[in-house]
Amino acid sequence: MLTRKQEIHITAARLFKEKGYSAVTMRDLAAAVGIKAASLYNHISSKEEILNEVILVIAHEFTSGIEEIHNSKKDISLKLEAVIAQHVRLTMNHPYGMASLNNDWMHLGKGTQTYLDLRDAYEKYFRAIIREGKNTGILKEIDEEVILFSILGTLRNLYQWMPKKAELDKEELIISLYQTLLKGIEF
Amino acid sequence: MLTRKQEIHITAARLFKEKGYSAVTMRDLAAAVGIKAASLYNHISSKEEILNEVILVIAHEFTSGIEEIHNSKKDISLKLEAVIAQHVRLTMNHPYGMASLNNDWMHLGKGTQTYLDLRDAYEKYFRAIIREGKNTGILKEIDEEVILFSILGTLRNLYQWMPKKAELDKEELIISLYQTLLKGIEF
DNA sequence: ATTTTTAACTAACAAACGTTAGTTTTGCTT
DNA sequence: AAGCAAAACTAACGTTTGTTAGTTAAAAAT
Repeated sequence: MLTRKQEIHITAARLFKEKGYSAVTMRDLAAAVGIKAASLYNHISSKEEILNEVILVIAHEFTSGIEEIHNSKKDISLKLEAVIAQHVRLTMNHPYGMASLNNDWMHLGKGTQTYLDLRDAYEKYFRAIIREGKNTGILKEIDEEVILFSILGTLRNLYQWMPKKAELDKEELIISLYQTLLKGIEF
Repeated sequence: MLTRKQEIHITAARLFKEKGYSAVTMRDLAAAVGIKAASLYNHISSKEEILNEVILVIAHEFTSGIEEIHNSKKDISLKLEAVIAQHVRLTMNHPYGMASLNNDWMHLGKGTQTYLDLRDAYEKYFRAIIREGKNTGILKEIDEEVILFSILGTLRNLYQWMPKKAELDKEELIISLYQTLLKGIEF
């Protein structure tokens, strides 16, 4: 069962995805939940707090997840597959919040630095995996930043098109993405 | 030399990238230009009109560009390279506007449908190129949508990291992206 | 059954919003 | 130097914003 607070968070995330954080008013959110704007404050303490919960919960999952992958004993290909798989899984679990994570983090206020630290840490782990792959001769000698942001660019946009392809199986998608991103699309 | 109107458009695009369209006030924009908010209206007729100019100019360039590539007689690999090159070029020419194009199109008002039509047309041409590549045996048999949004995801995020890597040469970047997206990163 | 707590409500606030009206200054043309 | 158009200004407008205060109804605990 969903508490009212959770319902507010989920509804807010959905509206934030549709119009962006700044364009969603507390009256919009209240109407979507079925109550008056002032009643929201029996459950939350500010609009900004909602955004903080929506974004930072996901950001923590991402960073602690890739840290674990980085520290594991898998070989590089499996680590990269695990990163892709985590991205697909988290995008399925947070279909709305991913939009805020990508586009509205600058409105976190006090929490902005926390988000940026988590994002930097995530990218640091990702770079380390790529470097390990190049050092062990598994990955090609392509510019590290190009590799990083090619993969990350694709993964960070998943939330925009994954929901539209509901028939696509999760495991199939992971394999397709792995093939595409690691092995390329050209024969 | 830059007209005041152009200066307003460019400054607006920069602010829109930093905080999003809805969070930028006409007073913010005016201050960044060095005048008072009311004075903006000697040059533009509304906030929404600014967004329309910023976004639709770029959207038209993208769609007419890929249409030309699609209709050309190049073979598929060169067509895909041309699509990548166009994306890099337009991102360099519109370093700020690309953010609005990706994140703020839903605030275009009357112009929203025009944008969506242009975007749909763009993706249609892209799908046609991919299909042609698979039919001629040049591209692997990977799900069309995965190929489309893998490449597009990477390209649509260029604006976020390209400006930070100013030392990266444009032609080098195009080659790196082509290698990464078409041939993969794994040996 | 009575008290206490939870969660809804109405009403209103002060601040900020996009925009308009009317006026003054600037800078070019004659 | 005079006249004019372009572009700045001040002041204010009606709305909308996030949020608070105070009240009431329902639900839970005693």
